[in-house]
Amino acid sequence: MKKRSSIKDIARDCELSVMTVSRALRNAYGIHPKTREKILESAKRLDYIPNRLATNLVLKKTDTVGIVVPDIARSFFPVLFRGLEMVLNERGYHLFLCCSYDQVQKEEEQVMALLERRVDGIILAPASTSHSKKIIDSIQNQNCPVVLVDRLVPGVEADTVTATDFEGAIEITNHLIQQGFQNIVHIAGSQDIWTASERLRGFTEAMRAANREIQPEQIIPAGFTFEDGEAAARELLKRKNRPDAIFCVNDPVAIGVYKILRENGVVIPDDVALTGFSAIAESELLEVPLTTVQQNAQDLGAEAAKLLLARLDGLTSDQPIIRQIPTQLVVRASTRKK
Amino acid sequence: MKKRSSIKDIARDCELSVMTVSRALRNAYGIHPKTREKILESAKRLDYIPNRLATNLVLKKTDTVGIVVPDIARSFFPVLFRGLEMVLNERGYHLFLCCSYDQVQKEEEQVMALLERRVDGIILAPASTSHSKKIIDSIQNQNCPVVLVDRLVPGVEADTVTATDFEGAIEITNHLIQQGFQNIVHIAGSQDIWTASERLRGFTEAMRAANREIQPEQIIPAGFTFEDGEAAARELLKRKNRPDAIFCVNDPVAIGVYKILRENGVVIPDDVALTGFSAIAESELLEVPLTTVQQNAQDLGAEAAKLLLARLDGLTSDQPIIRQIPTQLVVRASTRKK
DNA sequence: CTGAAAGCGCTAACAA
DNA sequence: TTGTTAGCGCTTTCAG
Repeated sequence: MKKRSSIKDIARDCELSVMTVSRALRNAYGIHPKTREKILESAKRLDYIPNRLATNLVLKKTDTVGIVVPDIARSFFPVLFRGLEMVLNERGYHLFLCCSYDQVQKEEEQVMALLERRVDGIILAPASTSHSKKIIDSIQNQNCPVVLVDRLVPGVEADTVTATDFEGAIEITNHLIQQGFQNIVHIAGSQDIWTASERLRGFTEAMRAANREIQPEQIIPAGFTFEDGEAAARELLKRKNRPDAIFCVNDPVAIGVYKILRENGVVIPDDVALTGFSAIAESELLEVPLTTVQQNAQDLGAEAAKLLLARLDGLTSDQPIIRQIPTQLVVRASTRKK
Repeated sequence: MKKRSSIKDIARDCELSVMTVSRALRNAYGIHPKTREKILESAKRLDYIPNRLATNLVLKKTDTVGIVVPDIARSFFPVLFRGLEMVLNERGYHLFLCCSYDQVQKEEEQVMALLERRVDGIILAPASTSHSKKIIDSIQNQNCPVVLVDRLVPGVEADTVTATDFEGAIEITNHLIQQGFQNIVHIAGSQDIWTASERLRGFTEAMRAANREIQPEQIIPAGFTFEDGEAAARELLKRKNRPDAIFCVNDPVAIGVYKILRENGVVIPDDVALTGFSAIAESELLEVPLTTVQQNAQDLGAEAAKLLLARLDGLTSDQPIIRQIPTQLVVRASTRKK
């Protein structure tokens, strides 16, 4: 089992100093073409691959960025990651991908690991509105640039890219109101997650603006998954006073609701209208395609990456930059009024 | 802008040697409890975060694994990644995620970057059956453990985890034959990708075993995407002699076909039966749910991670280990014979 | 229980 | 154009 060769081995092989080899390999100025050629040949022959750990240690720069998301297997995050990856890789960065699985403690562990590995920057979709601030503070405390994506954390001074969740929720609620639905219910996500609380806020605001009073039972707390949607729908079916429209916090929840309602003979949209939020591919393929709000996950990622690059290049002022990626209402059959 | 503090700063702060601090921080033996306490307090006060670049350089171990997949935003790969992540992170590894976007050259660049960063191992879903061998050779040449996942590369001696694509394709083809379909067509993926060529091989083998001759026009070359499916369906619609069953290389292609056929008034399964392969969530939600072959992407990932861990722990012999994760035929309405 | 010296593989700064 | 010295932040080895 042969050892990996280092710059030193090449130096010995070529009877040159380590420094000359180092320069030649980085093709810096002031190397005789003949010498360079000899060195390159030797490097190839010895299967030399530079050790970036050493370089990074000296240069205090790793060309590495850490990404922390709740769960890469959750719709939306893979596409967001691709947006990040394309922009950052183009500029020579490589990415650590970490998942927090919605746990603040796990999030902190992952961030610590990134900091220990001296990433040049971190892009974070925070696990919690109320508890992630501490973690972000400790990143900034290490002078490590950080940009938040998808979810904002109040009180944190960091570049942030979100979708227009609030406005999107207003728009979709208004759509239901304009369609003439009377008893609109919102199946809400965890209020400790920015996107979910914004969507609820949008719902509330749109209802208020239309002089619709909201009864407590019109807001149903749930989670973000298909299964959460199923559970909420079962709960709804037990009610005597059923809504005529349901606005779900996201598409997976809406699809869970869809499935249970149809299994129980409820006709969409005739008996009840249904919407999701965030336009995953499935929602278009349902027998009754789902009205939803489209967010461009890839743009979100690309924009976050660009903000981070600007920081890394030292182009931006100290002021944090907040960007919003516009959402778009997509009306489909699930909210068609008879 | 304060500098990050190092072990040296703590040593100075505590009036101790660097060595003592290093030991205390790793809570090694032979440190006076009082001393340790003082050091820990100082570390906290100075916001010390160890520099793993330095540690890794000395120890020649980074607790880091590189993952290379064609495209993380492609159905299946996010779940596979989660399988990898859960197993590896549990054991203290952190992951680089790289995408090759099906380009061998890009794949090579990504692998080189991983090697330079001295990852402890690489898990790779190779971009090409014919061209990825060279890259894998260069990984192994650096004594870096590598395990292939999802796609096998003939002639490469490396641990490999795949799904039973060949057997699955036989099974689904047999299902179509048993249902009594006469003119079965296969929409095939790129033959330079292992999974696609295995599925075609399974199709061919099942037909051969049933004494069905295959005409050239029964195999339609295509890609892996929804759009490829749409294009193939348009081509099919032009034919005078239409098939009564279509086996698509994967679910996205099948859904593309589904959409175009329905838009053109073709009834599934009455006019033509349709199958996919690999069971993405959408396929179940279609108005006519899709018959397909289920693969457990998370298991694939977990198994690959375990093989890599075994190598890292030096538990396995030199013999490469090949594992197959069983697939499962899922019969739904899209292949129901009238 | 604590410390000094050497070195991991590389580069910056200065000399020759 | 090339080489020497020093050092990045840590750990191993050997002394005290």
